[in-house]
Amino acid sequence: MDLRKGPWTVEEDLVLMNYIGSHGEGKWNSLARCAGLRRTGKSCRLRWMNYLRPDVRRGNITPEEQLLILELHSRWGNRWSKIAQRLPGRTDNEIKNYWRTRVQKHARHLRCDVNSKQFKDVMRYMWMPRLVERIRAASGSSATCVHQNVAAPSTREWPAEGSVELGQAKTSPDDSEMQLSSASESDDCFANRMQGCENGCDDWFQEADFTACWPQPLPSPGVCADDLGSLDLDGCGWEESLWSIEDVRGE
DNA sequence: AACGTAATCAACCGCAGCCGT
DNA sequence: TACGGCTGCGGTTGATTACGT
Repeated sequence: MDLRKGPWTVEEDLVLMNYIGSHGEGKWNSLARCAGLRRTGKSCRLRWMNYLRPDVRRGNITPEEQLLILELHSRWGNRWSKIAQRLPGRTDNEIKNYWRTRVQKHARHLRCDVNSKQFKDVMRYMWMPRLVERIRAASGSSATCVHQNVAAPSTREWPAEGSVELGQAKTSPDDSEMQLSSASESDDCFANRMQGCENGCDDWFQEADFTACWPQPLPSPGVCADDLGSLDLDGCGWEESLWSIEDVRGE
């Protein structure tokens, strides 16, 4: 049987949904055969998981979700499926796409490797506090619990096995994770730093936001790591509390 | 309006791990 | 133990859409 590739048609979607509705998911190869779909089992699974599943959330990634993605990626790296488990309704594919299109784009603009410590610091000490402010502004003080776990850390904690949840950003020690701790004076510093970076745009990730806040001229391509090593956030006291992923990761 | 470029996202591919035989 | 099939994951591609000139 010749297998179909490419975009799914409405008819194929209906066949797949109806079949799973009456037989359940799993055993994707036989499912594809029995349902009469000229698709591979992998293709059926992907279509279901990323698009047809009833609990798939569609629409823009919210600031809360953005915050969580940044946070979880800082711990787990490109473990998309694992990250997706913490964002109900979001798929690993969606998160992966988000990361590649939004986050990596800005790393490129900063001429910085997305995995470099410098870039992670920018995320943690600039973007994430800014996101927290946005969340807080949108929901009054209800984002405090998120805020407390994203602000520049002054202590490290290792809570009991748990998980990061939206609105309750606990972390767990599995995977040699770190704990982001309570808000500190560094956060105020960032709040100040972020002043003047407002552009009124919904997209917190607007390039102007952080390039304007970048404390030094951007380095030339190819010299990212070394040059950014001299990054100076002038007098915020952030260096004392600088949290290093490498410090606490056993990975 | 037409064209080129950038951004987005659905889907495919290769690989690794698991499990049954 | 070796093998094969299945599943899930992460990386990549390509089509479509949005945007700028």
